[in-house]
Amino acid sequence: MQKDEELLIALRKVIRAIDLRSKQLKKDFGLTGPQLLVMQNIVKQPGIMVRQIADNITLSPATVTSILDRLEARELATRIRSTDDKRRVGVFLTEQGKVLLDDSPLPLQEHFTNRFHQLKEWEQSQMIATMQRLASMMDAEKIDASPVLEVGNLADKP
Amino acid sequence: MQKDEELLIALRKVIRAIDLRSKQLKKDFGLTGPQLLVMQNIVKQPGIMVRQIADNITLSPATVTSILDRLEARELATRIRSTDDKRRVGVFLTEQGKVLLDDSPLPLQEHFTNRFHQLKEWEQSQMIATMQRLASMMDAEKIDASPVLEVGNLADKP
DNA sequence: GCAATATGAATAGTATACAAATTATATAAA
DNA sequence: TTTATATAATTTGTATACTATTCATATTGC
Repeated sequence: MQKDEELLIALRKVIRAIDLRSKQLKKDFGLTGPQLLVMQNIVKQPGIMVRQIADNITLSPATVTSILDRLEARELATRIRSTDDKRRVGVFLTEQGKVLLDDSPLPLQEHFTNRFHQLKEWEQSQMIATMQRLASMMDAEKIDASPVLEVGNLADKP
Repeated sequence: MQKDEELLIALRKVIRAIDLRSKQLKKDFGLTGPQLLVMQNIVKQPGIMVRQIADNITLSPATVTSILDRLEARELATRIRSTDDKRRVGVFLTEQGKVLLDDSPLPLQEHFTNRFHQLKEWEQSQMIATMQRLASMMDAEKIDASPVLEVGNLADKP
């Protein structure tokens, strides 16, 4: 098997594990992983804007909007439009939301975090560094948005 | 910031990059990443069963079913129920499907694969090993399904 | 042989997640 | 001032992705 295929498979497993964890959270506790992340962001900075949340957890604003819809429907969060600049929407937790968040588990499986913390300091750092490197390698396409010559381009020139 | 938080954020970036790549694939080429993976699996083993595809790419059979629905609707793949055991469904590519797959790009951004291949051999291996380790650390919950004593348990004993 | 169980795939229902388009508002430019 | 552009959030439409359930078919036990 090719190396990049191996990498892709390992990545898919990790993604799946995170997703399964999210489903389990929902079952045991009533909030999915992304919902939990959003709420944690709100509590850290009450009145935070939608865009800011999206940036913080690497999601699009559209996705955050739909997550907030659900949180608001369950009265765990509220949206208050700014009177100063009416485009802006500040997000807050309700009392209920704060209570629920108080005994919230970790977004990642506790087993995992335990294991992770059992690793030696340098191993943890190295794991993070590898992930960050991977992320930046994958992200790079957006920065150097392929100013690559197509095969035909040269021939087209006079 | 805590280390596991850092890790989670890096992970989310990678997940997002993969998802964005999938969307771009769809736009440029007409197939999403998962659809491409499914088709690659079919061409490698014509008549493959749904379950097998799901296992190969780490998805649930339900998800593969819905991907196949789309591929079949576009006449890129066909399902043929086995006459021997009528529960089984074999999956094949149509001629159209084969043609399309022939000039299919890589599931991961070519930029990324180029960069990846530019890494030294040991760096590639090390990156894969780290991902696999992460995957197994996350997956572990399923195996050793928390036979952990709760705080209360000991006190409960006579 | 026939009931109980197991297996393979499909269906129903929910939640992410995105791009593209839309709405509303604010700021800059003419 | 009015037009153009930019920004913030939402809406629309599509595609994953899961669990739980259901349907059809096989296999096993009695």
